[in-house]
Amino acid sequence: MNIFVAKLNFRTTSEQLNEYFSAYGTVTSAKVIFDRETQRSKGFGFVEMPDDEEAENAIRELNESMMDGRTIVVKKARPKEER
DNA sequence: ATTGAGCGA
Repeated sequence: MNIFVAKLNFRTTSEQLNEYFSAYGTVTSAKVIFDRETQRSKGFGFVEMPDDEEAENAIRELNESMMDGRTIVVKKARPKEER
């Protein structure tokens, strides 16, 4: 399951996202999106979890939770079926 | 040097 994570602290990195979500299940991929030009964080990222129940549990537990001093937003990534 | 809704190299 792909997970969308937003409102991250600009200093938060992909590895921080990985360990943060790993506490609630297996994380196969985690990355913060950085700007192509400035190499600065865009403040959001994506996490991939193979186990759906762990993923949904992580979303509910980590959504609007405090990470690195900021309240983050965690939700399912955009379904390729929609949009 | 900066910002803060939104979906990615």
